[in-house]
Amino acid sequence: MNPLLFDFMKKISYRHIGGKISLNTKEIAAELGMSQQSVSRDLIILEDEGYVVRKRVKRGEEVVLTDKAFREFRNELNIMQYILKSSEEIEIEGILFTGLGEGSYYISREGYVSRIRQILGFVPFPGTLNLRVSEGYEIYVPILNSINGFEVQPFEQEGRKFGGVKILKARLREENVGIVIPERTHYENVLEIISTEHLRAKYGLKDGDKIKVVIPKNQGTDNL
Amino acid sequence: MNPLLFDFMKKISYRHIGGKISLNTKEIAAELGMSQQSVSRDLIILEDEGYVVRKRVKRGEEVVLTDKAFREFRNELNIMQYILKSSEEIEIEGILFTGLGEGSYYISREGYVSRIRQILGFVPFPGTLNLRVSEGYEIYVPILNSINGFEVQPFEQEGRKFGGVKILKARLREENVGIVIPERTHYENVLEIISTEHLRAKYGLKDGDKIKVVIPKNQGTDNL
DNA sequence: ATTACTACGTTCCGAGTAG
DNA sequence: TCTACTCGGAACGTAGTAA
Repeated sequence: MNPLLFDFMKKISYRHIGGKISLNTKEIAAELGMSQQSVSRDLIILEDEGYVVRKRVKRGEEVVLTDKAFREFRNELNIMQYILKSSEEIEIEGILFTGLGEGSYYISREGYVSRIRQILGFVPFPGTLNLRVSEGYEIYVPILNSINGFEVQPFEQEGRKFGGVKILKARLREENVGIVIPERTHYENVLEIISTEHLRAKYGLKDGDKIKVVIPKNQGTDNL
Repeated sequence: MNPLLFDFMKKISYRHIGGKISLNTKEIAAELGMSQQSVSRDLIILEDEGYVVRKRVKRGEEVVLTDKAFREFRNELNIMQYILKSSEEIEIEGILFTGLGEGSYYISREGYVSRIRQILGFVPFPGTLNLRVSEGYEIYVPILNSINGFEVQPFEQEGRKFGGVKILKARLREENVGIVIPERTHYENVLEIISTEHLRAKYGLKDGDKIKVVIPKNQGTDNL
């Protein structure tokens, strides 16, 4: 957003009544803490760029902020809200797809089940939801690795070795779910989600559906 | 707010995980669309001003945005929200006080009563609420004059002349009220509020109480 | 490999003043 | 009176390069 406009809206727009601000450049300058000359120049630029419409009147002028100006201002506001929100949680969108079905085998191993129950407070449904991260959200995936989640130690069972994973608490629709992050994976824009119920059935989900998961950056501690 | 910080937060802070951003100046520069040198200089400045804390690591550095940075960012956001809101309505705070009691006489004159009923849809309680505008809100009062409210024409009754006034629709707590603006007043940081009930009784208001009124800038039309 | 100083071109700001 | 042009100085941005 044009910084001129930004300043102008922040410092002047409260005077915007019935669509107009009635002021002269000297007064505006005083309120903005800049010179009359700069205000004059900036108004010309803002007018050129379609952010204000001006009309000369007796002792000054009327300045009208255009819809474009308000639209961009609101957009800027939305971006800032998103940033503040994303300083606390990450939202990732993905497309549901069917994997190789390995998830359901692994997740049923006792070593995982008991630990997941300890972390998430529920026995995982024997099957995972695979999400292929949508375009534009890939940048958030590596960030998941940096979040302090809950470690599941490697273990052996039935003569097989099962690798360590990290579990992140997350929300999907109204469900508390977990995201399984394999230790030292070459991350591939796929999220594997565990839940206590069969979410495909509960929500009527099918391959190709767009799903969003929200992951708090502060995952709490592992001392329950 | 420091524009450097602003840009930095808007473009980089999504990487802020577990309190840290791990990047080198070249990468930051690429994301911000500026040179490595400028990023370096800006980080030094942001550090000096207490907005970031830096720690050199192997292949770059970790940048921590401080609470101060988030606080100012959030503050900026609040200001912007307020501006957007105040482009639609004005909120004025004032202190309740007891006037000379004239209001109750004037407002009971038939010429006013019928017109107020037409405008606000209720018969005014015979008495007004006087609000002395709080410090910091004075700037909004002259603006009220510019709002297209509802005119009450001057009239004569019982051999006396009653001047024209302008009525603005407003809200006070959950009540629809009116604000009486005398024609060509030398405005004095006092708002006179009319309502359908005795608000002092209904809300237990007493002199010295802080009250807020909200006045929409778009008052609608007078054709009901 | 990464940060940051120097030096210099460009942009921005505002006093003077014209219109 | 008010807006806006000119122009000199300050601030900003970055290539080159040192640390």
